[in-house]
Amino acid sequence: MKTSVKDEIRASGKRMTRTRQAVLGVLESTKYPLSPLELYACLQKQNVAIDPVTVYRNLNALKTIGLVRRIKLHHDDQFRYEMKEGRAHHHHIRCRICGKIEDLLLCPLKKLTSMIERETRFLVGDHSLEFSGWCPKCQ
Amino acid sequence: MKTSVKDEIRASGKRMTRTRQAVLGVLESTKYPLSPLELYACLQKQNVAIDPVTVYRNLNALKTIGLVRRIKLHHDDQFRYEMKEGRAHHHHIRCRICGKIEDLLLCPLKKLTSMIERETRFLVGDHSLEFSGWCPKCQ
DNA sequence: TCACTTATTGCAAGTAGATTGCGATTAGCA
DNA sequence: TGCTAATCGCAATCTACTTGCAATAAGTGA
Ligand SMILES: [Mn+2]
Ligand SMILES: [Mn+2]
Ligand SMILES: [Zn+2]
Ligand SMILES: [Zn+2]
Repeated sequence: MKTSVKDEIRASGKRMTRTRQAVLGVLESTKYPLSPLELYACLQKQNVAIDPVTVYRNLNALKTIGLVRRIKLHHDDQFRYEMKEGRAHHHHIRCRICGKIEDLLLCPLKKLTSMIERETRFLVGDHSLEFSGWCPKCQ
Repeated sequence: MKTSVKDEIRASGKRMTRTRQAVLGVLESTKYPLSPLELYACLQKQNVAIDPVTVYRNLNALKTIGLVRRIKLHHDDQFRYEMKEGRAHHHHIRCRICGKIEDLLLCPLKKLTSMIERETRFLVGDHSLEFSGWCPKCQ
């Protein structure tokens, strides 16, 4: 785990516990957003003794600090979390069959945002964009 | 309620009951996507005797037939339903304070879709795009 | 019009994911 | 090493939604 991450946790008044370290370890080594229970399953495989509730609480804490991002994908009934660290704003595509999720390192919505603000008089905070379909294996 | 709607329901082997008619009535007269329980509240105001479960089941049935569309908005913990009838593919913006939802009658993603298919080798089925921010009243 | 078939309904119970209460544990610091 | 508050595990709770089942009623057609 990167030192900067540990520093940010300490700076926010939170503590670096074994379980929190394990949660961060999994998040950092996974290339797609994980649900709390998927993350819990990973930890069990690594023989990390942890309660599911603790996974939930840690993810919440890390989200509050701003170290992880929580997302909700269409046609997916769980929240998912991914590290913010080093990953720019991006979107996702998810396979309808096997559930595989991949990053889309692009965002076509800068211009559109100001157009929407003009037309709706809303002030836009953020957006979520996500594709679903069939991955190469499942086609 | 439009006759075409009734026809489609009958054509699918389903029946047009009082409750189903009431559910459709609310959906047709509401300009934003409703959650099952919001819809249930509307019906109670109209003194329609109905069980929440029946609202869920009707929305499911109408979705299966293809008369309504089910959507899930970011930062919103319920599904929402809107009539498909006469409404082209579009997206939404939602106020973070009051929850107001408005249609965005645009979609900038046609070109992007083929680009994504080339780059990821996924076959894209659909996408969801949604903005959140602050509505004029809540700014 | 009326009986028959089966879609639909209300009510109760059950799921799944996530949250909360609380007493026990432990990280970080003096 | 001892103190204190953050964190933990466990059980209970919550919310949105689904399912089982017996009662009801929409549509068909004799
Ligand atoms: Mn990602
Ligand atoms: Mn809409
Ligand atoms: Zn797949
Ligand atoms: Zn608002």
